[in-house]
Amino acid sequence: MDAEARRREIAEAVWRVVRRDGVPGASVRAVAREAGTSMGSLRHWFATQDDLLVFAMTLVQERARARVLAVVSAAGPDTTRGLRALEEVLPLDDERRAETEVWLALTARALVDPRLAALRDGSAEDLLALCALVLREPGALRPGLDPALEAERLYAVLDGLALHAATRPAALPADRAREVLAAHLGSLRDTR
Amino acid sequence: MDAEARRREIAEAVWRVVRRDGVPGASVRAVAREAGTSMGSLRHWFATQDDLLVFAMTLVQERARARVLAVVSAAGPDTTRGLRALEEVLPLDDERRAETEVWLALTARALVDPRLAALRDGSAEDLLALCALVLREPGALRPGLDPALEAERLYAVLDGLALHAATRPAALPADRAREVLAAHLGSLRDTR
DNA sequence: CCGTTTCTAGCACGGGTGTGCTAGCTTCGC
DNA sequence: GCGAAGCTAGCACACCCGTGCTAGAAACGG
Repeated sequence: MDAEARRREIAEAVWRVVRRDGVPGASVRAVAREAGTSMGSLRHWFATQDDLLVFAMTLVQERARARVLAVVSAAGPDTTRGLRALEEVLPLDDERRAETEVWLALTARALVDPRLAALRDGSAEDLLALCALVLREPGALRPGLDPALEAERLYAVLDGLALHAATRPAALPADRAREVLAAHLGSLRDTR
Repeated sequence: MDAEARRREIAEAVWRVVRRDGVPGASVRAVAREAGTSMGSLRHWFATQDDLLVFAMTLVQERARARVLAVVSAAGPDTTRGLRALEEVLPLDDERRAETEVWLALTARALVDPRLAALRDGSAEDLLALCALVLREPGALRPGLDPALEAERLYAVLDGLALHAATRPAALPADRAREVLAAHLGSLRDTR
C-alpha cells in the first residue's frame, strides 16, 4: 500500500475517535485500536502523538480546501458560485460536519499547542482570503462598502454559522445555515 | 469564609489553569496547586473533576450574563445600548478574553460531555435571545428584514468575531472586532 | 535463493490521572 | 471546656498515558 494512503487511513481513524470521544480520547492506543493496528505499527508512521494530531488537522484542511477550489475554479461566471464555495466549509452534510467538529476540537487545543496554532492560522488566512475573493466577484459588493471590513464580517458570519450548526444542529439546521449565509451575501450585493 | 466564595476562588484557579495549559491541563492536582490548597480539600468542594469544570463554565456564563444585563437594563433609550451590550461578550479586554478562551475550550469539550453541552445550549439560547432583543430596539431593524433570520445572522457575527478575536488577536484586534460589529448593526438600522 | 529494507506487534518503563479513604486540624455552638 | 461539625492534608489504589525498544514477519531487489 502507498505510504501516504496508509497515513491518511490512520488520520481518518483519528477523526472517528475525535468525533466519538473528543481530542482527549484520541490516545495513541485508542487510535491504533480504531485503525485496527498496533501501537508499534502506528508509531512507525507517526513518531509522536502530536504528529498524529497535526497530520489529522492538515488533512481536514486540505480536503476542505480542495472542495472549495473545485467550486471556485469552475468555468464560467455564475452569481451563486461564491455562495456555493463558502458553503463547502459549512457542516451541511455528515462529511463536512465531521470536519467541522474536528476543526473545532483542534482549534480549541491550538490555544495551548503551537504547532496546531500555526495550522489554524494558515487556514484562517485562507478562509479570509476566500471571503475577500468571493466579494470581488462582479456585483457581489455594493459600491460604498468597505471591502476589507466586509471580508472580515463575512468571515465572522461563516465561522459563526459553522460553529452554531456544528454544536447545535437542532437549533440551526443545515438549510437554515445556508439560508442565513445566502441572505448575508444578498444584503451586500449590488441591487441596481 | 463563605462557602460560595470559596468555590468561586477555586473556579477562578480553574480558569487560570485552563488559559495556561488548556482543559487537558486542568487536572485535579494542577487546580489544587494553582488554588494553593490540597487535593483532599478541593474534593471537599467539588466531588468530581466534572463538577469542577461545570461550575467553572457556569461562572463564566454568569459573569458575562451579569455584565450584559447591567448594560441592557440601563435607564433611558440609547441607540448604542444594543451595541454595548453585545460588546460585553466579545474578548475586548483581558478579563473578557479569558472568559472567551475558557468558553471556547469548554465548548469544544461539550461535544463529548453532556453536562457541558447542556450549559452551552443554555447560554446559546440566551445569546440568541439577546440578539433578538437588541434588534427589537426602535429603529434597529429596517422594515422588510426578517427579525428571526437577522437575529441568527447577528448571533453568527457575534460568535464569529469572538472566535476570531480570541484565537487570532493579532489578525483581529479588539477595536477592529468592535468596528465590524458596529458596522453590522449599522447595516441593519433604519436609515430614514 | 538470500540479504536488506520496510513494516508490525507487543512489552516495559516512568509518570500522571481521578477518586476513595482516613487521620488530624480548626472553628464553631453550648 | 468540650463535643461536634466543617474543613484540610495527604496517602493509596487501580488505571491509562506516551514513548523507547527489540524481535520477528513481510515485501522486495538482486
